Amino acid sequence: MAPPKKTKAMGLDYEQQRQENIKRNRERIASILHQKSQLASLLSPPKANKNPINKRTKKPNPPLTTLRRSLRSRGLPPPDSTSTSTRTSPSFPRVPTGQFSFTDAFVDSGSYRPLVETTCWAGERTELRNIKKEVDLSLDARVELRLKKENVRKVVGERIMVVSFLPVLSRSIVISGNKQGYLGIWDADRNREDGEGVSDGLFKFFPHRSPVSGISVHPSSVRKVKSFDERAGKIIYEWELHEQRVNTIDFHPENSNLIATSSSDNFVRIWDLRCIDKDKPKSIREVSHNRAVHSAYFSPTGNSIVSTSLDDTVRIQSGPQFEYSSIIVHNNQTGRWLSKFRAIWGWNDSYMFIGNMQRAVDVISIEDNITTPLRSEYMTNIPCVFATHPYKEGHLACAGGGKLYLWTKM
DNA sequence: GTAGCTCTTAGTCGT
DNA sequence: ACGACTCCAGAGCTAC
Repeated sequence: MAPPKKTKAMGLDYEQQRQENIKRNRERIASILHQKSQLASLLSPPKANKNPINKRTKKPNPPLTTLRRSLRSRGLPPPDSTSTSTRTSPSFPRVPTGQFSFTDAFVDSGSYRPLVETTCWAGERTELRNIKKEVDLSLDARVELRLKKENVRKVVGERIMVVSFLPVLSRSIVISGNKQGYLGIWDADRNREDGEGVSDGLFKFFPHRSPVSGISVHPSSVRKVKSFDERAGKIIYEWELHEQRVNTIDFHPENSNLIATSSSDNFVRIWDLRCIDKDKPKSIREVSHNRAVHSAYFSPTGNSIVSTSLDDTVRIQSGPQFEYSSIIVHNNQTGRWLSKFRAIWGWNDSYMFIGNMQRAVDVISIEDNITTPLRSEYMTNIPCVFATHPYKEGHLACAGGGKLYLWTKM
């Protein structure tokens, strides 16, 4: 999106023009995000009878959908309070039903107003500055990242499934979603600033009754945690791109026609959305692993793709047509109670982050394929899920169990 | 082809 | 400190 032209005289015309630009850009982003969410929901659930995961249908347990969603989002009533499972404590907060506000889902005592004020102020500053990522190519993540004691925070009870940063320039605000459906929003800067009162930088919400599988934030309005374009209320495309479950879908950062999919059928496939045949989809590139692939992500420039598989490898595809392959051996056996490892890119194309079963963060350098573990005495969990701050290079969030860890540049 | 069993494994909570 | 519990993870294998 084009930044507004800089003029010394910030007159009314300029302000109107700026507001129109913002509005137009928001509509475009909403449209793109909506397409993305539609694709995710279309591609993820394979036909139940073909999916080995869903074979045990004779069990007396209630039938499970292949894609787990909250009862509320499925339009179903909340579970009866008398039928809660044994692990549910008497103090388990009540889940708001029907249409509810963020206030209804807030489960801490006190108020989340400090969070709103912070995100308003910082979000507007971020928006006004029309930020470009300030990437310092000299950062060596293998030696320059540190975990400070105050940057460790227990945010929720059960294990965190997904973490994300709020796209705010000046602060590190981490959102985490856990297995029970909690959202823990941690303003690590507030934690350091005052560390007092009810907030203490942590704000807990309970909007879902099932695991949180994804968090997306409106890029130009940080106070929304999702986006939906109501104008396009229909399914645009429907393809069967893999034999088994699709684990991730990632858009090329520069060319939104290109997507990379990873699947439990052992394949990574790269697709050009402009030329996918409905009956016989043909990918522009196919990468084969020996076991299920749990992620495939484009690098920040879009020139490479990293995939993570249960065959204990991390594979990098690069080159003009992603034809060059590089394989790094990495232990990805997380067992039953941990989320599957997924390598994510750092702030440039030269390195990646992935969990390590010895309670460390592995940094994999692309140049020499050397894996360097980042360790800390404060790291008491195995980090499974990661997020990089979109603006602050060197700010890396990871989660293990119900704890969040914020690594920062020295 | 598919139903069903086995095995892997960390974190939390209660005692 | 220790043990029970998680049971909606998912791959691999066997039996039918």
